[in-house]
Amino acid sequence: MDTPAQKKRPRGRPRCDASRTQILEATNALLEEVGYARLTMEGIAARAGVSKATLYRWWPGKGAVAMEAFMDATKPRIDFPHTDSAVADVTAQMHLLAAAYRGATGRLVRELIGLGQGDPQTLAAFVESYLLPRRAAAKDVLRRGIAQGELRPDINLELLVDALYAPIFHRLLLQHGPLDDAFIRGIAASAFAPALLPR
Amino acid sequence: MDTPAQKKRPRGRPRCDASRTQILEATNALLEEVGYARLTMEGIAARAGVSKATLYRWWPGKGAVAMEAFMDATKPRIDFPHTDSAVADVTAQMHLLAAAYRGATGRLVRELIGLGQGDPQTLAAFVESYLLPRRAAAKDVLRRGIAQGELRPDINLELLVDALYAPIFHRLLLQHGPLDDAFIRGIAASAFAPALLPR
Amino acid sequence: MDTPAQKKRPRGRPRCDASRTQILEATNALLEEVGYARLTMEGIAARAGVSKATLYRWWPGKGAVAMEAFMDATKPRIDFPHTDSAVADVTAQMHLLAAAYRGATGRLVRELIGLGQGDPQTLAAFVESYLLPRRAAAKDVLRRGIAQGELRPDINLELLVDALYAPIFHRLLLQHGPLDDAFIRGIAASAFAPALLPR
Amino acid sequence: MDTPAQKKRPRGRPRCDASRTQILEATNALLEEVGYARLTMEGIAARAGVSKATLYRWWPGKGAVAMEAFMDATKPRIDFPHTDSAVADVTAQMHLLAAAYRGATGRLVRELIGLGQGDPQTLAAFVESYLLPRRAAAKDVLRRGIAQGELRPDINLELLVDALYAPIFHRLLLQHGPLDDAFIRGIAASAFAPALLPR
DNA sequence: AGTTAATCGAGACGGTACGTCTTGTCTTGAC
DNA sequence: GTCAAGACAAGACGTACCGTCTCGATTAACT
Repeated sequence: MDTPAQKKRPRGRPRCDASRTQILEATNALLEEVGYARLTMEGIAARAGVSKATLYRWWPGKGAVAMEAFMDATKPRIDFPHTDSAVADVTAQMHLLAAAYRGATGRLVRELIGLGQGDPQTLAAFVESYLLPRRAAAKDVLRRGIAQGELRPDINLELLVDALYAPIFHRLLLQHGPLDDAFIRGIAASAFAPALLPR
Repeated sequence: MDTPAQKKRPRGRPRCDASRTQILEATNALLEEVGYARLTMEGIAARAGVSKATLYRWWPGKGAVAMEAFMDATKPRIDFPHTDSAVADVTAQMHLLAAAYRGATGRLVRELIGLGQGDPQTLAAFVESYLLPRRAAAKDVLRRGIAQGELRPDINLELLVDALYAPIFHRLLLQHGPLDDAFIRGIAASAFAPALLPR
Repeated sequence: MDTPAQKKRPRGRPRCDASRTQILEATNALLEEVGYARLTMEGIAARAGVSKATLYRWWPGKGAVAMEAFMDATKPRIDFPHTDSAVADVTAQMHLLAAAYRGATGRLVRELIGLGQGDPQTLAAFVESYLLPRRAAAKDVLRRGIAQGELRPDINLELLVDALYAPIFHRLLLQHGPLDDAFIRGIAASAFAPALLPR
Repeated sequence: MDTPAQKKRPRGRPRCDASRTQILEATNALLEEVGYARLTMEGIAARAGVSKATLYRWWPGKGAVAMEAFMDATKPRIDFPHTDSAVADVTAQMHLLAAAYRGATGRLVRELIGLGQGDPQTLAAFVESYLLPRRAAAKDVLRRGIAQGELRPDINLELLVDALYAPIFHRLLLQHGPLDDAFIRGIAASAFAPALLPR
């Protein structure tokens, strides 16, 4: 029995996978070193030992390369702890997130979101590949909390996730206050307050 | 006897005020037309009938011009209604803000914040001149609510303002959901819930 | 019994002769349309439905392809009339040549010679395949003139051919004057003058 | 009394004349070293310490720069000897010209004419600035020959100049024979033959 | 009234990156 | 062994802005 959806190899020379890897690695290195604002396509090409034509063949501009490079480097880590309290799990993850956002990751996320404000496709890519999977994971944990009788069953999950994470992004992007543990504790407490069931 | 701190008019030709006005108007027009990303200093100079040297004499770069132009156009409007319920007043203003952010103002705010992610001075200017005055006004209204016995006196005002406004900025910047009235009602309800006193 | 020196058919797929024809036709069409300057190997390949590798397998560069295409299209026509006056025959052919050089052929010849100025192989190919055969044909006619007692037997043929044809190329390439019939009559008269025998 | 046609200085920063000089010098040096075919605008800019924008502000392309540089370097030399025989003077200059064309000047002239075959403006510039002045000088000498009774007064000067110089350009450009003294003697003799008056 | 100095417009300049284009090589599977 | 398809490195192309600069012209307060 044949594989029904067998891969139809296209005609010409196949895409050189080493190039892709080298480009994304070079981009990540440069993002680390100089940030997005001073990232250039020429710099990426030179660092990766790749011609500019190859860059432009596969990505429309530096926004797209940066986004894919960031996604490539950030892919595997959506890590919620798993104890018997969903509220504690989400709160712990919020602390981890804030810690990450205080460092190099924070600068990158800020710059990518900033970049997205002038480039709808980049923003869409960021939301699709980064934000929504994390929100989905959070909602899964919260649904567990509902099933366990920890949270009210009639809460609006979407709204609760916004209430929990929006303040973190707000402070990350506006820098009008610290992203410290006290702040996280405060927003977790006030966001969870109307959703908690007495036990 | 002379006034000791009298304004010492400098020697040469005074700054041409018409230029400033024309520059800010041209910048606002261009921001409306092409957005921040495609705004250029050369474009502003040409549109305002002004030389680039004049631009660079008074502003360090296009970020600063854009920010000042935006501030100039947005200056007068911080308008909280004033009824006998502070909660109702803040909620009403949130609806107004969301409405503004669904239009041209929203695009500008998005782009300016985006721009700020790669340019600390611009971000600081935005926070100082735009965000903080609005937060202060909101806190004033909320303090009135405390004084009137509508809100608990032990709430953390800073945190409450974040809880109220962060979700609006979050959806404005990430575009992962609508900024509609239902959303505003939801976040107002959940953010105010733990702060309300029974009457 | 086998033929001892039989043609050893090479192992693989034989050269596709259709390709060669299509390539030369495509090249001629493009030369007609856009001229040599804007002729590209990619354009030829696309038009001929042929891969670039095939082009580079058989020709070293676009100069060579263009030259061969031109030769292919121009091959058969070296046509001197044949009357009983060699002088009249050569003069008539000069008029025909000038007429051709006033049209599309002239543009091609100009561009090919121009191209040859930066590419010795191309120039050599042009001289070998185009110029020398025509000069040889002219010299044959002139030798007939000598044999018939129309021209002096001690003339330097090489020099006479130069005197007859160089002014045509000169005006073709420098465009400092018209290539019209009066001009041809003039140079024929002055070039033949010292070579004619009184009859 | 004022100068009626006083020079109206244009408004902005005046053109930097050092740039022009450096560009032309760099171009001449590069033409000497690598020839026209491998001359690049980027190379000129780098060598002259000038930005590419400046190059493109004043010249439309590398052809124009090369032409102007060549003219700048070749400007002053139109040198006909002046004896009491116009024929001898022209012949002597033809020998000098052939000598120059056997060297570096010849390569440049070949490449510039070649370049002109695909670029009408460049060719026009060459003809106007190089060819025509030299032809005019030759015609002046020939007119002297007529006035002195050395040449027939009814000759067509334009045609005679073509007959004298076309073969030189022909051999320069087609390289089908040597540009040596014997050749020059031959064409001078045959071109002057029908124009000489018996003394 | 003449001097002085800051400001203005215009626009040339060195610099940098852009995104496109062409060249000539290479790789793969089909024939 | 040759073909079509097409990815690849290299590098020049011409354009667009950047931020700086050099002019002459303008405009007031201070001589």
